[in-house]
Amino acid sequence: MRPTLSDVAKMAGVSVATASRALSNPDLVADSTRRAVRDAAASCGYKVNLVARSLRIQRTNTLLVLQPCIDNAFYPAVLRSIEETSLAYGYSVMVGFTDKSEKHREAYADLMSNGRVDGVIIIDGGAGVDGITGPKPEVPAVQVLDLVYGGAVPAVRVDDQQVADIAVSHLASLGHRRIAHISGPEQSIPAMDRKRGFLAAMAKLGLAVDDDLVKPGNNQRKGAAEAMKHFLSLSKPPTAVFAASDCMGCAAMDVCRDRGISVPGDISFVGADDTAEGACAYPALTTVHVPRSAIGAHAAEKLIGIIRGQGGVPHDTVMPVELKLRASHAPSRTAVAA
Amino acid sequence: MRPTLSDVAKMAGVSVATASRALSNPDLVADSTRRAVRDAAASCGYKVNLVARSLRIQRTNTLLVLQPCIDNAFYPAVLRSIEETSLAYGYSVMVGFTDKSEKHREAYADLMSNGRVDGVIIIDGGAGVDGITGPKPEVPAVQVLDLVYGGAVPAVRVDDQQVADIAVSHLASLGHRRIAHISGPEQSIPAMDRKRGFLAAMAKLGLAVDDDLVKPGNNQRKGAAEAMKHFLSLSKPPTAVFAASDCMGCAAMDVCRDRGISVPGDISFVGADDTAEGACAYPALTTVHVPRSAIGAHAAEKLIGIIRGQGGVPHDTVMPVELKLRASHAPSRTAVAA
DNA sequence: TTGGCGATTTAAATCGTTTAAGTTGTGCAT
DNA sequence: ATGCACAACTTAAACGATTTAAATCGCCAA
Repeated sequence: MRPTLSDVAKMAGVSVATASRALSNPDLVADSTRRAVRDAAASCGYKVNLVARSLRIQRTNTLLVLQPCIDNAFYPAVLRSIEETSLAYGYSVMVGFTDKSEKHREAYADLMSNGRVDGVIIIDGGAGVDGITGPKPEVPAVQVLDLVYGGAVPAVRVDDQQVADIAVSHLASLGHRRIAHISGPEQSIPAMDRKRGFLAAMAKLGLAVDDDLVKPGNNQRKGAAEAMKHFLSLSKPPTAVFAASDCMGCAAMDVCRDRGISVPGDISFVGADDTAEGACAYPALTTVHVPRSAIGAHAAEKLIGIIRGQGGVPHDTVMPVELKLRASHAPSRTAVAA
Repeated sequence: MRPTLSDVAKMAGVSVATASRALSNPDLVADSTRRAVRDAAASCGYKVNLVARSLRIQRTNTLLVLQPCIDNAFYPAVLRSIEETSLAYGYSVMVGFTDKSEKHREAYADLMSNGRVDGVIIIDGGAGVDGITGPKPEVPAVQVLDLVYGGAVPAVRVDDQQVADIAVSHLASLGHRRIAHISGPEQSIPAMDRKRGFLAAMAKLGLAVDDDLVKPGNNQRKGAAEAMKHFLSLSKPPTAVFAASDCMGCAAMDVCRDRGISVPGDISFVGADDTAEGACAYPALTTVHVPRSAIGAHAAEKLIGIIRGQGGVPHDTVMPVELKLRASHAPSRTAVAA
């Protein structure tokens, strides 16, 4: 059997209370005692039992991260930085992927409400997290990017309308007037914000948007390819496309390549999110960078701040996004001609 | 305060022991009692405290997954299927990324040895996991793919020499005789096995391999690009390349594209792992598929089997790999000429 | 000598479960 | 009647830590 605190205490000839203090609150015991206890602990290889400690102090120092999946290129960087930040603050992280089944969600609901985690970070793509937390979560929570709870739960996010605005403005500044949009899933709040932002930006710039220029790609290569094919079948195809994600942007560019349409010679592309595939694509996809690492770090810090009851934690954190220029955009030919 | 079992017991007019049984061991109590307890629990919103339970039963139903990172396209699918399988067996999963710092490793060593997790799955790219577990881990462990402990710890893996053999044999069957290899990191056991496998396969087929045809790419785009440039600078460049990972294969193909060299017209490529980028690349990269999901699932099942002390858990599980034909290979021109 | 103060240490309660062992009550065979 | 088996429940002891409140000790002043 692994040694317990009481074993250590016995070895050191003190009470468990003193042993406990010697190890975790050293200033409260005399020098000689502290040394004796530490020696005893070391010599028998004592390790504190974290479960017992958690039960007593009513904290687990564990966070739960709920996200739809990890396969999507967007999530890994967020998770990574959550993990890194959490660890720096002394928290470990559990992960739950929620897109698979109702059963998954219930299981994680249990973890949350049954005291196994101190807080939860919800990056859940709207996949019915209500079942998990209810609008008023039972543990401290922070929602990230996909604000399924509106303003009810503290959030870390970006301004998705701004994402679209940046993309459209950039294309417009290159002279493009006929700009299409491949949008994300209907249920996704960010996707719909980007769509709204696209429409607003176009309107602001006085550019026409007919229905044929906005097609859903559902955040998947296939959907995006179909949308792109639709655009290319138009009598007056767009000269530029804003895709709501890099994944869709790449798939759309591939359609052009297959048809011998030059990017950016014949048509320009701007994606969003700035995931790896865009950087490796040919041509490299110009995109609107979403700071995934910083978002993860902020989310973790915010959650921990809330757990620790620190004041001054902002309720809503909006992270900056920025245009990342690469090779998939060029001035509009019609603009050059004009 | 959240209600405890003792509250429920009081409400139902029974002892805590009976309340406990009514909820988690229903056959041991009378129908009427069971109903009373359940009603009481429901009416006050009782949720079992998992930490207390864990302390008592000396199990946490939590697994720890240690992997270098999550950014690398290889890992997400493995983690995902570990999570899915674990959940199906009633376990939740904690993740630890170990490539960042010594501090991370120590923190996870604590989790393991301090009773917070029941077992650990080590997918750690050789990044000095010894510090974490020691050759004899303190908790049940399974190592995956990167067998840092040799045969000392149960493993789920693929035959990496076979991976290389499949790739080389395929290229050779297309008539290629001058085949180059872009290898992974020196410290990576799978990478070195693939390199060994490459050399063995070439030897077996009676094909010459001079030093100029094996260059390290370090599993990164940049390194692979450099290796490829080296190959192309040779007086007699290879007609085919086996890259130890899809990532490197794609980067190498990109070098060819930049130089106007046709793939697979002028040169064929085979990658390994079968990650998303290879499928999206142009041309789509032929590769040796490594069943990441199945590996994750097996690893989780094996670990859980060990934890539960089930007999008949195989010590070493070798998962099958297979060639995935796509568009980056073609018959060798010299072969066609011959 | 007595009292009091500070610095250490200890005993015991607590966290919320599970479970081994013991109690009670009922029916049935003897 | 007595004893036994069995079901249903209760009591009480874990699990392994932290922490409150009380005890001890040494030391010094009055």
